[in-house]
Formats: sequence, structure tokens, C-alpha cells
Amino acid sequence: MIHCIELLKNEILEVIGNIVTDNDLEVTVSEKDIILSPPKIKEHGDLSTNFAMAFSKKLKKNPRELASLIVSGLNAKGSRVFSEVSIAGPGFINFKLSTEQLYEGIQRILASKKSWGKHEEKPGKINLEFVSANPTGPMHVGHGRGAAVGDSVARILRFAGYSVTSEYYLNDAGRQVDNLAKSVYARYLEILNKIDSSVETIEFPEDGYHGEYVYSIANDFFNERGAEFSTGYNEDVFKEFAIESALTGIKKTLKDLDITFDVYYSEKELHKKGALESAREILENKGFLYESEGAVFFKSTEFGDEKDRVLIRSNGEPTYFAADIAYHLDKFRRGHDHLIDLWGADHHGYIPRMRASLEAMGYSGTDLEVLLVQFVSLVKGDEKLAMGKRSGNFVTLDELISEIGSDVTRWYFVAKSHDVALDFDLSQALSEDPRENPAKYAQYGHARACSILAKAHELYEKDFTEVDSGILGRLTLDDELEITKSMMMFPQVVWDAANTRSPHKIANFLIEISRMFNSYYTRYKDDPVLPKPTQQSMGWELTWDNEKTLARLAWIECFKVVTGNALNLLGLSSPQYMTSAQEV
RNA sequence: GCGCCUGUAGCUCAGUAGGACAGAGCAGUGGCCUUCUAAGCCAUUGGUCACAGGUUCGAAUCCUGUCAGGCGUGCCA
Repeated sequence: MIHCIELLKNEILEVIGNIVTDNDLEVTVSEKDIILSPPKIKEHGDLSTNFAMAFSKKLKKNPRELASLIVSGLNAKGSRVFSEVSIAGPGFINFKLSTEQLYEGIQRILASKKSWGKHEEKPGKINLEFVSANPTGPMHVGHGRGAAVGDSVARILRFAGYSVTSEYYLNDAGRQVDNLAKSVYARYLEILNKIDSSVETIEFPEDGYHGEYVYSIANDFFNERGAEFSTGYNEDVFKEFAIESALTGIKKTLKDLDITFDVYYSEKELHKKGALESAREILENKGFLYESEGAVFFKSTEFGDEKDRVLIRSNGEPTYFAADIAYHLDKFRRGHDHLIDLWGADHHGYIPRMRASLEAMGYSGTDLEVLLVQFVSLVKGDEKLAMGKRSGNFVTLDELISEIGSDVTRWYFVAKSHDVALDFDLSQALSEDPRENPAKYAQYGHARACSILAKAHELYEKDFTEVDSGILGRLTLDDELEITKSMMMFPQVVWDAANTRSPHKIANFLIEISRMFNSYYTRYKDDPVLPKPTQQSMGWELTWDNEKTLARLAWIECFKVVTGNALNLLGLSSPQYMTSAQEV
């Protein structure tokens, strides 16, 4: 469709140029001034522009008059892009694409295949940080949403031509992991005590982690190291073991969701290499630091923050914020020019100070973009399933995935705008009747297309993607042409989803186009793509309309390409076949 | 108190660089299976786009105020 829009814009520009010179106007109209987009309502055509309304004052004509000048100019010239042009309402100009454009579109899709919808590479490097869950236990459902959204955004941005480094910030330093290590130690002593009652247990740490998984880490530790630490705590040993163990679990969960990161960035390493000191030095030299009550403060109020923030506590320990400044500085130093962070919505108060620190160091506040991922509430009927790692009472992401599967999990996380609090109703995702399950529906269009193509290959020994344009002229049904237009829109959908960081736009597209396809399939049962088994009597191929079938098969190949690409952007699998409920 | 997000059909949500009668899924109602998978399709019910003003030829979309919900407002991360 981008292609058609470009062609049409040029035609319109030429006509407008003539109008301008004919009327001695001092106006320059450029390509950017013409907005061509598909109208909401199908009856209004395939592409529409409000140009006549927007430029009526500048061109000193009332909108309808201007529109009619443009239309008559276009008609006089003749066009290969549209077959009909009309004026409607207050001055919209509506175009109906010529079928030749649609057939060319099909050819382009077949030629592009997996690259259909992919945009040219752009300069610049984006760093996309997401999940970054503390390695203190299994991921919970909220992390899952961040993971699914982040990974899909990464895929979509790459498809839109951006260079993206996906990154997980590993908080393996600081208090949370200390708490975890102590918690594991406490459980470890409990285990030892059961075996040998002379081993004294300790009081469970106040801020400790109460989850069952802590026992399991402690148990693993005991199996590996025995009773070696029954009388003395070694923080480093327990911390390393606990982090390793938690991280292994997190990586396993991410793998189940088909999510991989380019970089796991360790906070501990950041400290080791002196990044905090380096960042502090910059701020110090620029005069943005001061001491008060024994602590070092950053003057974030100079950059619009509510209050100044502590970087070094009065006990000499750096804050999490101090490390985060160093980390973000490091991202720039590694050559990224735009940073995107996905944070839980509860961290939104953190944005002003983070931006302030970057501005203080000489970067632009807009170089850091924060996507806030709103909360997920798990609901199952009337039952509300609570979350919260420290209370120990939560549904893990692993449990969710094992109940409904990775594809359905990702779908629900990604099908809604990340900016909206999500009520994840398990009763729908778990529904025995898959017709209620939009995730399955989104995949089913693709599976159905594959299924038809598989059957077709039994009947025809041909590559359906090699079709000549004459045969495509056999696609004449309204549904076929409408679906073709949607498939041609896919690159724009990708572009829009990328620039608004909105995977759900891909999800909506997928549902929409799948519905059109399923509708087509059912509506034309009496005019099937392939001969039914009862129609395949000896010599059927001599009387069958093979050209129409081949045209449709090429078109179905397109559908498979488009839906496959869309599913892939969401991180869902593209099944070739799905087991029918009747077959189970 | 202040700040951020949200308020669209019974439910869950699309729809914001302003545009042509406000959309989908689920739920409801009525139809369609000797199937190229009924995991589907067709028809139909249902909304003063929280409320009140304002800007505009035109507002769910922009501005102001009000109300309601969520979150935040640590020398926690």
C-alpha cells in the first residue's frame, strides 16, 4: 500500500501544481502535505485525503470546489493507480484502487515472503531494557507482561529497520540479593536442624523471602555443600549460589516464552569496573553534587525533579539510583543513541530523576524513553489471585505458562496496550471451548491456510508462489480483494506499531485479517478453492477451473506469509496444523 | 496535598500528529455442520465515548475544571 500511496501522491501533486500555476498562487505544496489513508468506512473507498479541506484557505477555494478541480485534473490525466475517484462529504477525495494494483501487491508479497512488511535499515542504535527482574526468585505474572511486551517491541522495531540491543539489567548487587542469601541461609539451617538437632537455627530475616522456592534453593545448596556452613554464614558463597539458582530459573522461563536477550548486564560488574565513580565524577565536575547530613545528594531539582536525590548514603553505600545513573551512562558509552526502558508502572515516579541525571551529564532527556507497563491482575471467575514475591503467595509465570501454554500467555500480555491495567481472566484463556480463545483464533487463520496449501500440493505439483499476473486476474471476489488490501497494509501496520511501541496493533491486525479469511472460507463453501473429495472423480482436473484455483492458492500463500510474519512479531508460533476439538 | 496512568456496549478492550453515521471479542438472541478442520460463518440486540465548559467548519481524540479508580510521592529496589 505504501507503494500505491507514493504513486498516487505524485499524481495528485502534479495536478495541484497545475492548479497553483493556473491561479497564480504563491503556495508550495509538498509530498508531506498530502495525507492519504484508508478511510474507516469501506464504502468511502480504499484511500482518502482531506487535502482539499486542509488547504482550502491557502489555495483560496472552498473545499468542495478545490476537490472538484483536483478530481477533474486527475480524471483528465488518467491513472493506473485508481479506478474511481469521487468527492464526498465536506471535501474528502476518495479513491478506489485499480485491481492491477492489488495483483501487483500480491506479486510483491510473494517476492518478499518473510521480509514482507520489513522496512529499510535505519541509522542509530537503540538499547531496549526490559524485565530486569531481581534474581531473587521465580518470575511472577507482572514480569511476564514486561517480558512479552519488551520482546515483541524489540522484534517489531527490528522489523521496522531499527538496530536494537535487547538487554536485561541484572541486579546482582544490593540489598535484595543480600536478603535472598540470608533467607536461603536461614532455610539451610532449618534443613540441617531437622537432621541434626544440635544445629541452631536463626530467626528468619525480617525482609526475607518467604516463598517455598527458598527451601528448594537451600536444599540444592545442602546437597552440593553438605553441612559445611552449619556454624557460620558466608555471605558471598550463599549469595552467589542463590543468584545463580534464581537466574537459572528466570532464564528457563524466558526460554519457554521464546525470549532471548542480547545482553545480560551485571550490576556487580558495573560496580567492579568503577562505573559509579566515573559517573559521580562527571556530576561532581559539573557542580551538581553536594553533601548534606553525611550523604551525597544530586541536584535533580535543577532538572525538574521534585527533590534532590541521594547518591551516597551517610553510611557510605551508594544507592540503587547511583548505580542506575552509571548504568544508563554506560549504555550511551556503548554506542547507543536512544534508550528505551520498560518499567513497571509503580516506578513512574523514578522517571524525572533518571532523566535529570542524563541531562546533567549532557544528554537530552528525550534520549531516554520509558514505557510503563501497567499491572496485571489475575482473575479466575470471582477469585482474585494475589501476587507479591515477599509474601510468598503468588502465581508464578511458570505456573501460568504450564496451564495455558506459551503462545496464549504471550498473546494476552501483548494484545492490549501496555498502558492499560490488565485483567487477565484465566477462565477465558483456559476455556475448553477454543472458540472463546482469541489467541488460538489468531493462529488458526495461518493453520487453515497451511492446511489448504498442504492439500493443494497433493493435487498439483507446483510452486504456488510462482504465478503469472494474468492468472491473478481470476481473483475477483470482493472478499479476496478486500483481504488483499489488508495484506498490502501490513507494512504500515508494522510501521505504526513500531513508532508507537504498540504490539497490540499487530494483534488487532491479526485478528481482523483472520476473521476476514475465516469468513471468506465459510461463505464460499460452495465455491471452494480446491475440489472436494467428492468432486475428485477420475479426470476431474480436465473440467475443473484450475486457473482460478491456482490464483487463489497464490493468494493463500500471501495470507500465510502475512499472518506468519505477524505472529512472529508477537513471539507466537505459526502452526501448520491445529488439532480440531472434534478430533480430540 | 502534589505527580503519573486510566474512565468508550453487560464484561474485557480497540480507536489521539481532530475528520465523514463510534468498533471488535466475549456474553445475549435467531440461524447454518454428508466438514478444502464448525477451533468456523451469517444475522441481530446493546453505547448521552465519566460529567461540565472551551477551541474548531468538524472533538472519544486538543485545553480547563469536576468526579471516580489505580499507582507513586524512601539515605528501598
